[in-house]
Amino acid sequence: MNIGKWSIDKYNFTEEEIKLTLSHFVPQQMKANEFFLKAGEISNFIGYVTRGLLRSYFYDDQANEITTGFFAEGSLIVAADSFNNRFPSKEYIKAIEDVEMSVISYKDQMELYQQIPAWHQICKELGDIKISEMLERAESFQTLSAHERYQQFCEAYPNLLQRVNLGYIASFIGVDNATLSRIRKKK
Amino acid sequence: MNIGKWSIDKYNFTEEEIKLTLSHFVPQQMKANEFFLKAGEISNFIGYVTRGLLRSYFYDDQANEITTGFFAEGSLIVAADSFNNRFPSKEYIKAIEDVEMSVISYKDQMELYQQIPAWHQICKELGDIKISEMLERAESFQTLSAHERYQQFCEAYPNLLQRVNLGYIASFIGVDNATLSRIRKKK
DNA sequence: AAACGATTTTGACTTTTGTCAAAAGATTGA
DNA sequence: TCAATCTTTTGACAAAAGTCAAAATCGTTT
Repeated sequence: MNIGKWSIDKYNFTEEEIKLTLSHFVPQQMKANEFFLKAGEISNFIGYVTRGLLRSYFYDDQANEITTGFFAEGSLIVAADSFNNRFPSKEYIKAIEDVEMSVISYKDQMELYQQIPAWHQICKELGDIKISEMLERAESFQTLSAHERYQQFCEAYPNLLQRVNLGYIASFIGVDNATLSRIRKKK
Repeated sequence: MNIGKWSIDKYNFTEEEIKLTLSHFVPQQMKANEFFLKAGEISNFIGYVTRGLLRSYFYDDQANEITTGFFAEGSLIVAADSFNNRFPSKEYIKAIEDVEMSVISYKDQMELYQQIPAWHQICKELGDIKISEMLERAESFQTLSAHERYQQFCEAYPNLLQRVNLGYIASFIGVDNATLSRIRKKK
């Protein structure tokens, strides 16, 4: 997931660099149910969420909706695969709640490589974080039962429990709706 | 996994840069069963495999050995988490067969950022590949049955089937040994 | 408040996967 | 070569998770 591991403070930005960076992020709002990205599009924006909640998902071969991530306050919204590799996204990213965020375009972001020396380092760090997150996620599927994955989810994102449909959580942790319901009943 | 998606040709290296890069990679051999990395150590090397095969694994809470990756000819050996974030590895990386490879140290690699402009780009690309791989891996756990994950493994890495213990494959795709045996029997 | 739609729970049942232990097979090294 | 060890298969059973359909619940809108 994508919550809170990123903070601008970690980088030794100069005042100059901070200004320049922020000048490329433009504030933007979305209403609930609007799309940040649709399948088929090449992802052209990174967003930094300051209020609200979004969800990423795709459809598998049997047309099941599979949730792949949640983006709450403090998260970066990125469809990494499409954004990095410049091919059409398989994923949708859609606002669950009204959202306030700052966005930067792919093109503007590319220009920062020239303008801000630290930009390389920031992007490297962001990539590293994503890698760690995905390693952990794969490991949880590899070694934990459905019940344990649910517990882990609750511990990691207690606030999301109240904010999203259980069905989204079910597919996110890779279990059937009905199974999640039963898992929750047994304490 | 870590096979074949990386090739030096993709980058617009100058002759100069290639020489400089390669001068930092030093050839090295390992015998089967030697360790490239042990749990508890901070990963200090990236290896590029030219012959042989290695495996990464860790021990879960019940002391089961969990295989997390294979590194055959053409792969980069990296313990991404430990190498990038400079903390002790949870994983072991061990040669399954005698190995020939070229390695570069963390320190030398850091210096390339200064010496070779394209190094940033290369590392970014490597990171992006790792992210895509892990996204795909998480997705396969999320949406496929054990049987399907095994089929996918066979298609993706047919050559590994003959070269590694089935037990390693079983834990890599997240199923019990006995279950994999049964999966294999049903065609 | 009633009604509609979406979400969640539940029941009855099936399928998949895990567990444990023993047997069979393969590999290795003395 | 033969024993010792490791790996894989198998059987009998148990537990986990999926399926399908119906009921219950919740939220919204009228």
